[in-house]
Amino acid sequence: MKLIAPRLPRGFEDRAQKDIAAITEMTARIRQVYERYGFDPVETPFFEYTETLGKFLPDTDRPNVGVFSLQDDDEQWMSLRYDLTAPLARYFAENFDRLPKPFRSYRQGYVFRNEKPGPGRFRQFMQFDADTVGAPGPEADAEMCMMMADTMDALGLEGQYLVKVNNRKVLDGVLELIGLGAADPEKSLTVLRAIDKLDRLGLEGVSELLGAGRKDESGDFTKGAGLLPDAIHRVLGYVGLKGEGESFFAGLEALVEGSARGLEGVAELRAMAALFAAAGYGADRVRIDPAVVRGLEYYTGPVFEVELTFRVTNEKGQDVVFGSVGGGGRYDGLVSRFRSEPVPATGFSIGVSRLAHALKLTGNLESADPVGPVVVLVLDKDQTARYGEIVSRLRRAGIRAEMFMGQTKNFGKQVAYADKRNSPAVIIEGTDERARGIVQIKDLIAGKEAAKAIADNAEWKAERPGQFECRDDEIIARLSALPAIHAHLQSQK
RNA sequence: GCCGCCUUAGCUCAGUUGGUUAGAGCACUAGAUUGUGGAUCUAGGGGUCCCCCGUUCAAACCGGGGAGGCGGUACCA
Repeated sequence: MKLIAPRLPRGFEDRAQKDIAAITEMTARIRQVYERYGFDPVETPFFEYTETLGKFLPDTDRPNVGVFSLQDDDEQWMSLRYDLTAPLARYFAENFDRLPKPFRSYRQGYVFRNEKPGPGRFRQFMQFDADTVGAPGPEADAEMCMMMADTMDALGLEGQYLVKVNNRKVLDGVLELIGLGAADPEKSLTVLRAIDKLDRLGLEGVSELLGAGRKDESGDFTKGAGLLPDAIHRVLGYVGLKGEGESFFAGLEALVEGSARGLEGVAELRAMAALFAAAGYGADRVRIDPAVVRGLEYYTGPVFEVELTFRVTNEKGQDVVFGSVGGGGRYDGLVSRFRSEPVPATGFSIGVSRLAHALKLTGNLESADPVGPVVVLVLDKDQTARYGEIVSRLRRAGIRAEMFMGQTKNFGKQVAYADKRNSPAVIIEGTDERARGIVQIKDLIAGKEAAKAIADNAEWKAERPGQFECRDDEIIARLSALPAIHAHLQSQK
């Protein structure tokens, strides 16, 4: 029979105990922040009808290649969700009559994208979103930005991130003034993409992309937008605008003077900035940045993203381009696919998997090995009922415990198993002990410590470091007194 | 999609101008010790040298094609 190579599909990850513990811890902290802000949980399924996600290819009845899709038994196209926003829009529209408006909710879960994976980019990854549906004002947008900042703080990243805020209307205004926008959607997209790359390419790179095009280090040539020098100059002036306060906004206004939409965007940014300042969120945490574009489709007003300000290096020591770990914005049009009345909405998403990947690479996600169960050794195969009784007693007392169930009768192998599980202790009851009404408790942690002084194996065995005996009715009390078990019992309360 | 680097044991990697039976460290298994983890010592298992085609008396090594991995770039709801 031909064996099958066990292999993980690319872009997917297995998660073992430590990874799961880290993700659990991260999501608990995120959840705490969102709940403090007054958001409630909602969960939707992995699958939606493809039309719900709006991901059919234009002019065909096939779903977009970027989504994992299948047809169910009545030939309807279904897709794995590729974000948590489209499902929320469906949920809100479907339950419109009974939901409070504004509707403030959060959701956490895996999403799927059928794309080429990269560093920190997976085909299945976790997002943690919060959205406010039915609140039109900049207060809701500003709240999202501040909550993002608080979330990063809660994850222990104070001073190591920046929430950057912009407004699509301002971008639209700039495009309008160089004669693009609705007049030439294709070229407008190219310009927006170029702006989005300011971080990586700097002003010169962006300038090339706005003009003829750019050849990058890897030898790939990207065709530019073909703007005239005058227009390039104007866009660069906009993109390079920095600072804060009145002079900054006045500068922005001057740049979009003549575009009503642009000015509206600046006014919204002003309002948000005032809210940040009043709430005590300085430019070291939340900052207006004209180069923020975010995805190209559904955002209609404020957009924001959070990025890490420290360097990330992978296992091979290569510097890795990491990009943002979260983002969002206002999407007033998304619910209107389901309902005719206008429904304003704003929200953001934290890329939990991406963030976890970055933190893992930088060593910020390290945690101690979790403490394993107490292992009751099986010395006499005909006494498993007796050993099982001890295990049950430990479990009732809240102590993680198990009977050894492997194939070996070898005593040493059983202890080695417990050691590998990082068990705090094993319980030993052989014929002698049973006759005397006692058991041996071997404290593996203390034993490990004591063993450092012993080099000789014979001595090590004779010494039995960490081992003591106790009466059967003292087992719980003696085990509970061991530091590792004591700590675990405390944490359960 | 495009560009670069990479692919030999479970992992990290050596491998002489192309020359017999392809190696090391770690890990794993067993024994020294049939009732005691670690350390030490001894032994052992484990390989389609990524795949296919070609050159050659002879290919892990040379040539061509392909696949996979990593990174960059493009795209990204």
